[in-house]
Amino acid sequence: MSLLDELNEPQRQACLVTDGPVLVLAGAGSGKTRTLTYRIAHQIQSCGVHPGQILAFTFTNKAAREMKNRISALVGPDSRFMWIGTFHSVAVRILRENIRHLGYDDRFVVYDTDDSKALLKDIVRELNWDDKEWPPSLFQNAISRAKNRFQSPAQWDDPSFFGERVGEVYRRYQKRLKDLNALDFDDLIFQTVSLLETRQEVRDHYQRRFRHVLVDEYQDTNLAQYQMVRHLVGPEGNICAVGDDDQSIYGWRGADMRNILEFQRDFPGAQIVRLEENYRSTQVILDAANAVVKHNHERLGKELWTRKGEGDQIRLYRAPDEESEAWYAAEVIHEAVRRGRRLSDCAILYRTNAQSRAFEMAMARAGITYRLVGGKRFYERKEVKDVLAYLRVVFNPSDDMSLLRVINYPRRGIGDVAQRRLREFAQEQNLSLAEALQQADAVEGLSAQARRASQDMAELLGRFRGQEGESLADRVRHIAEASGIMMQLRQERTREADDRLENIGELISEAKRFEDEQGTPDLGEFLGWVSLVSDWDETDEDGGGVWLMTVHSAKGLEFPLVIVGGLEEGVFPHARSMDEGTVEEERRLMYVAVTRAEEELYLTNAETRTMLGRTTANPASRFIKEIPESLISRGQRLAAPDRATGAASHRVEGLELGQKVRHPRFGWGTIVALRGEGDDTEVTIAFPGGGVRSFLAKFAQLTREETGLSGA
DNA sequence: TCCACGGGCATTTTT
DNA sequence: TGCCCGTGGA
Repeated sequence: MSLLDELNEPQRQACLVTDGPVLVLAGAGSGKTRTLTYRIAHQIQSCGVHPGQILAFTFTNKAAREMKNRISALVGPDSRFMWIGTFHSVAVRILRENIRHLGYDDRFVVYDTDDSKALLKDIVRELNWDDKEWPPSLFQNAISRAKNRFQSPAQWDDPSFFGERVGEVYRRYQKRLKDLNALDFDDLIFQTVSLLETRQEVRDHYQRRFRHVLVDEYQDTNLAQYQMVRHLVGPEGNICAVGDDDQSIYGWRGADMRNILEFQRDFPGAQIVRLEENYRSTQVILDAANAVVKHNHERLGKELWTRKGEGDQIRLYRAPDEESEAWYAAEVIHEAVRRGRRLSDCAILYRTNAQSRAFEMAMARAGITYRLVGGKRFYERKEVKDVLAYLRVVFNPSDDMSLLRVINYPRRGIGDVAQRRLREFAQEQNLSLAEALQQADAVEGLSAQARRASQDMAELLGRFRGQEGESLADRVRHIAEASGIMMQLRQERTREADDRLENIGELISEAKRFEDEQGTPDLGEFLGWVSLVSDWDETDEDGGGVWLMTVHSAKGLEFPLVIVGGLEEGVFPHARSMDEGTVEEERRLMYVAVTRAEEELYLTNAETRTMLGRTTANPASRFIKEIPESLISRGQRLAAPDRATGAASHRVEGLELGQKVRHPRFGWGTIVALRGEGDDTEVTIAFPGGGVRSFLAKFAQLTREETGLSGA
């Protein structure tokens, strides 16, 4: 009858404690999101809480969207009054309304890591330091860490040689950001905290408004985020933090486990609820996970269990080298598919991205489609950033960095010298670069050509600015066209340029989608949204194929069959963690890896592995030894692949270069390379779509053109 | 303005 | 070993 009847006892408990602080320790697969959404729905439906009084933080947009959808399914359209978002998006929202108190203009733009690196580089050059010796990334890390600790340039106090220099750059960097009217990711949190700390009326306003604050993935919060939460939680102390100390794997980027470990101290009277019943995995898998993580000392402690039953033993396979390890994975998947699993049920997880190569090759050879998670993100692609840079300048004329990015892209005759003059002029006159362009006539030392080009550019920007009434998608399209970016790419006539054009098209569609969904053509809102969104959030479930990703990327996901590769000392746990004394975090990572599996778990490693050009022999990972023997069975190489598929070696005969063949999945293509003999023949095929793939011929089930028979 | 070469570097990633 | 970035030459 009641919503809460659908929950188990601890889950219900987590929903019923609605006054005062609660910490929900939600083990992997324990129905965390379900509990959170039901808690909110319950408060709205039965406790007289208005949706507008609810503020919920997540770490990713994906999580925010999911939570929103699930709650709106339970409580209906009123859910739109809730604030559910990432720390960063909530911060942007608060700052847009209040940032003037801090001396910024409310049309600020958000700089991503690349933008901020470019700015730092500019500063290092301005100081005439050698940027080999003083790489921008070094400052970027130091500054980010300072901001995460909530340390301003004024509070920076490190008298060491290195520290002094960081302090110098940090001061200049903040000054420049403010002049540019830009905030970097860390600033979003940092400035929000400053605002809430110094402006009591602002703090009171939000505290009165949000009577109930929820934080998901609490173990991943850093100090600045913790302070942001603290300031937003009102005197009633209605905070519900949900997290799992055993899944804290982002310590290296500032996440501070102390936030979760010391929750009861920070929020006196806090109740702790443990969700230990797991709805995902078999008991064998959970026993392994429990056994591993038990070796950690820094934890609150909990033990997962399930009603699902024992399940199969975990398979362990030690390969001679990483190629055989990958090949074993291909065999496992091949065999699983024969048993009826879909490729998308299977995931291969590894510690470092470098390990993906061997797996990719093996999948390609076995003709298994796969999708690689990670890599360059949509909004970080050059062409997308180029168009966005125009948009940013249009929105925020102070954004010199974005203007510098596009001032000569496409080329329009404002060379190095002219740029330098313009910048000097802007600095002397205390103008933005955009204003300097407009006043090019007054700039000394500009060639007639540069002068004209500058005025043209200023005029172009002015025209872009004058299109406020139009739809967002039209504005984006117009800017991409009129800037000459599209033209430039069209002229290149290469595959790559076509891809880039397509990406710009995608950006335009994205603008349209944004306008439709958000109901506003506001450029600032769009830019704010774009800078806080990654496209991994948008990954659609199309295509199918085995998942290849790092354990970090796999957090929050689940798969019926999981293969964890590279379980060797030095790889997983990573050598670096041993030096730095962070093996406990590696162990939590192992815990995350293991608990991704629903039914089948394979652990693999290699006796020797070639890394960074050196072949090393690594002993098996300590994490394997931490799993009780009784849960493990040694993996065997499965039947030789050719027998498994029934393909006979003579079928490979008759392949030749230039021949047209048909692949069951990729269609017709042309053989462009043949390597090896007999069972080992590897055939490389170019497909008209542009893809070039290699397969082991005996696996590939190729059909020849002339006969149409299953040959090859 | 583009390409080619070489040096340096090499966990994990979201916002 | 492979990739990315920056530089320098044509």
